[in-house]
Amino acid sequence: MSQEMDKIYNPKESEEKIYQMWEGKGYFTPKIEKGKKPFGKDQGKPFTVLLPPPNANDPLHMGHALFVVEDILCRWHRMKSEPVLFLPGTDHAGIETQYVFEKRLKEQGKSRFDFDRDTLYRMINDFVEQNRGVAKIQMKKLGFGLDWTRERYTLEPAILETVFATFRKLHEDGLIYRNDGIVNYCTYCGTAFSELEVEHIEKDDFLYFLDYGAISIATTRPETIFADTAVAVNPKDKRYKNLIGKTAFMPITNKELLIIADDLVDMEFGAGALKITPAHDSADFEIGKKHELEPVKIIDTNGKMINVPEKYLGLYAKQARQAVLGDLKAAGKLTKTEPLRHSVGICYRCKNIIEPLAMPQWFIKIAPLAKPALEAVKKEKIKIIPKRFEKLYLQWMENIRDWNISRQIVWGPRIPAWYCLSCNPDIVVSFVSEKGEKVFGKYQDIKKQYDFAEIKKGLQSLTAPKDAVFFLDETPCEKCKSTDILQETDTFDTWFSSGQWPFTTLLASRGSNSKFKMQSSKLRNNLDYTTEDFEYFYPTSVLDTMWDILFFWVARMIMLCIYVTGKIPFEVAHMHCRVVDKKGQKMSKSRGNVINPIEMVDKYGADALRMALVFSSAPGSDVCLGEENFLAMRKFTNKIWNAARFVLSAAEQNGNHKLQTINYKLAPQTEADKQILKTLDETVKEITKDLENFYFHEAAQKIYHFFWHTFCDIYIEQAKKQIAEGDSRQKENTCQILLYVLRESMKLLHPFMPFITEQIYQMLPNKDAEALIIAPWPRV
RNA sequence: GCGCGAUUAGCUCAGUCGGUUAGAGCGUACGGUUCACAUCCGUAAGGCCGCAGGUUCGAUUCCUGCAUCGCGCACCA
Repeated sequence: MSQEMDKIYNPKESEEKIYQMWEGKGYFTPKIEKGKKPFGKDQGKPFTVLLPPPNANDPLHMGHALFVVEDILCRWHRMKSEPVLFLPGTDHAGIETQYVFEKRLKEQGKSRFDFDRDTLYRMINDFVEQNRGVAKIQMKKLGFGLDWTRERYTLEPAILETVFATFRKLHEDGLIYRNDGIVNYCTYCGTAFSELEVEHIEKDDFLYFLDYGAISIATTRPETIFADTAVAVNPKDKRYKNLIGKTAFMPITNKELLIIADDLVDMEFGAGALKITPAHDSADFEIGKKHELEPVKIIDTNGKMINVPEKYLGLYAKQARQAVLGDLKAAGKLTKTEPLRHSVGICYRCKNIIEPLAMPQWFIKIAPLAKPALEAVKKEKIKIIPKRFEKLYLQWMENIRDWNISRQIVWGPRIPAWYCLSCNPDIVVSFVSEKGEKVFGKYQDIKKQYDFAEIKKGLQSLTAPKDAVFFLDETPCEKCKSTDILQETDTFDTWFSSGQWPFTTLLASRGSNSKFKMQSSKLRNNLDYTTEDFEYFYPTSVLDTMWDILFFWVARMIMLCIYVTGKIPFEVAHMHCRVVDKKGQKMSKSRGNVINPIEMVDKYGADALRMALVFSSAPGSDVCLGEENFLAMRKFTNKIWNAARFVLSAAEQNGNHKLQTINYKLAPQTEADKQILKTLDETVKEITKDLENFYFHEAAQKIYHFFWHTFCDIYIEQAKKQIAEGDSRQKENTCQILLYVLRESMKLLHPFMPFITEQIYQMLPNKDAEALIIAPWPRV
């Protein structure tokens, strides 16, 4: 045996073969024994983990490699002979993917507006399909023990059916509404966002004081004066008390504006008087609503000026600001300019400034969903680790706001709502005509020129008024029987579907209705919520992810899963650390400090990569990684390999033929014998406890230290003497202890470094299972 | 503005009920081995555990304040 072992461990040669062996033998696919209750006596409760689905269009980055935490848990539980399901999948990642794709379009000198939505959707789909397999191969390379027979994708019909059914249920429960408020719109990404996708940054700007006739106001956005519908002061403000109800005049246009009073106005700030621009500011919108002011829109979804004096028409808001300022100055209406540092909202994706726009969006009334989700964590039905994230979660949940789930992009499941054009003639459509022109306008204005079929075929988007009547089925209009109906063009926020991942995946095993099509179809009314997988594996055991998506994903999952299934989605939410570079900086392409996990696997082996990741990473913090970390762990793999090489050759030379039994009774003879067995027992105890407590880094460090310094440096050195100097009984006994400690060490190490440990285990004469992956976890 | 973290060796980080001599990886210096180990082993240097108070027999650990950095939340035009 030892003659076959090279002096150095070569991961490349063994890793792929071993993975194929595991997968081929079905170790990743748990057995559900029919007739036995999952919690029954004969079978332990299954251990279930869902892999947070990576973006389907993207290769893995170092962050994904940290899912090794889940693999460690799964492998450990599998060795404790529990049925284990570790379920893989990928996410269509709506805005992220479309953003990447649009960049490619731009490189070709094109934009999304050159295509009708069906064509664009197909193009993105093709792009994603080309890349979708990459992540799968990579996850196998990392050694993740995933059940590939249950692989899922957020856009597969069996998943979408359930997602749409949830939407229908929400609607039936009165929890879906279309708003008429201000939404966070990114004119660069071309879509509205929920408040979570808005980041706030401090920005140095100017506060401009403008002469409004009877009163002077202060604003940072002079270009929006044309959208003013009033001027507001605080009712308690003595300076302006006598002006309330009087008239102010908008500079440049001289439009009359009523001076109103509202508590929201801060007397201390600026001039203590505020111009009210309901269509382009959320606070103004609220004030406007109270005072029944009709919003005037002057910025469109491209960020360009509309409904303004001709000279500003079509300018971007930023350009318009300079132009308007110049004219205000010339007219003597700009009385003062002060520097101002304030916070502005920017798009988390493209970092451009968010434009608050008044436009209808689909919202979920979230309070009824948040309440049980809050309780679940408060009552510790769900534990969030580390604990401090629990505080964050509770804080956010207690102040949660309704969730905008509609996005004006094509890449994603289209919201299953249909409008009758005859009943909603005010619907605005934009489409590409058969001649290839881009047409935009109210349906009632353009229907004479273009017939319905042409509009439907070239449709890019539609904007329905807030109160538009819609149906949840693609059927002729219930009212007027018209067949001129169009589906909503908004798509779901990606998190709306990934927020349902724990049950959509487990329900998907029922298959899907063959008539079901992805983009437009009826919802199935009576979905089967009783699949074997769902009954057996739900709720799942542990969810592990990075803390940056605690609200985006974890919180939404808890809410949606409890709402739909009545049960919590997982018992533990574990937040793993963030991978940063050697200097503590976030890894990003633009910084050029990205370490590709697959390159590291090729260079140092998957085991070294995995061990390096968990070795120095406390949960919820940052782990700084440089190549030296992987190098250090490759040295460790080599150490393991050579220790095994020594033990096996020593055993062989000292009566291997006698060592075939696994039941050899260990009889420690020397002090060293006693010590190593005692320390092994202690290590087993500690590591088991660490794993129970999610102290992965502690466990990793302990097994590292035990193997290298206690076993190799001390015991093996001692064993050499015992073999050289002892009698035949001691020789044999020493070899037995060496083999035993090696075997148990391989077990302890296996969750962390699965490949090399399995490889060595297969060579052992004292195996106690056909493969290490299913060998019994050491007990004390 | 409110809240949450962090501050420990030259660097990057651990340190789970308060308890003897505060640890690891990498780096540095010296010695050894080359018949398990593209290496490995041994030894060493290096720490006011951010600062100031408090509780305690005893504080890196618990409490208060401060400083610096990071993050989350927040409609100040």
